[in-house]
Amino acid sequence: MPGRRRRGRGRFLREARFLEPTLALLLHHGSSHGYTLLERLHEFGLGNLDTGAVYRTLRDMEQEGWVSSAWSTEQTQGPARRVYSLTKAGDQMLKACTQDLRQVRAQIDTLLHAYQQHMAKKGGKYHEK
Amino acid sequence: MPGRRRRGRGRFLREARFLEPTLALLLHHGSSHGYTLLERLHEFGLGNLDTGAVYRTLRDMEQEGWVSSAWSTEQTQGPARRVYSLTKAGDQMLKACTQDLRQVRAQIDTLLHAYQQHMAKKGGKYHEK
DNA sequence: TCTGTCTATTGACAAATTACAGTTAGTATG
DNA sequence: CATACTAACTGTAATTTGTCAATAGACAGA
Repeated sequence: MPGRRRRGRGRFLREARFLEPTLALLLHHGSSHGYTLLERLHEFGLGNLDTGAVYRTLRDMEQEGWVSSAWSTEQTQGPARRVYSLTKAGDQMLKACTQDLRQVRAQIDTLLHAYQQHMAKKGGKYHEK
Repeated sequence: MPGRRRRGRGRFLREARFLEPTLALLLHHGSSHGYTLLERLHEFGLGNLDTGAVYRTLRDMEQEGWVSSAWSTEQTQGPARRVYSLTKAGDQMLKACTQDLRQVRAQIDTLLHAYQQHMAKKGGKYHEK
């Protein structure tokens, strides 16, 4: 019986929705591989996300043609790295993403404004029952 | 095989994530029933969402104790209405939501700033390949 | 009365997503 | 060799979402 249960700890917008644009932005700066991208995501508030999810997203993005990848020839302190680069299509999708994000921000602002205005008028009271 | 497929029409944050706080805000103004709530959601940019989703969310919120409901005794121009009211817990969760939303907005800003700064410096070029 | 058209709410199911928990491997260190 | 860190990848149950359709009362007009 698929679930009507609770979502995770009060986050109302999923981090994953930021993942693709953020990865694209990081790759806009230069090619990189999953493991470092994973670390740099922290800079954008994308902490503690599942590593599996990130690698999967990267491959999804490759399927979309937004990034391309190749095994690195360099020596590493571990197993071989798969290096990702942004493609032209990825550059364009990033641009489109920023438009979307602007819209989302506007929507958040609308809601927040409405809340504050209402609070100011009613002094925090609400019509219970 | 559950999906690694593509998401819907370029929205990167689901409308549903705004649904709960928005409904709570509307109910903060006063008790109401699904059908009118559905209409008023347009004011917040939550257009064209499925009625099923809204009613479902309302019932979910009731399970959480954020709203309570009762069948209306009033005459309607149709079948009986289930009238929802915000509870104290709902009021608090709305407050918490606004905090979350502020954080999300900050995250969007971070991303957008980083993008613009990088664009200004590199003139829109990115490190392909 | 039959039909259509609003008003209202609910149900069911396919598809997408998440969270966890692995698995495989190379390199370095004590 | 045991341990730890780097690195990438896989499997899957439990959830969440998207979509469509079903049900049903009230009311107006032919």
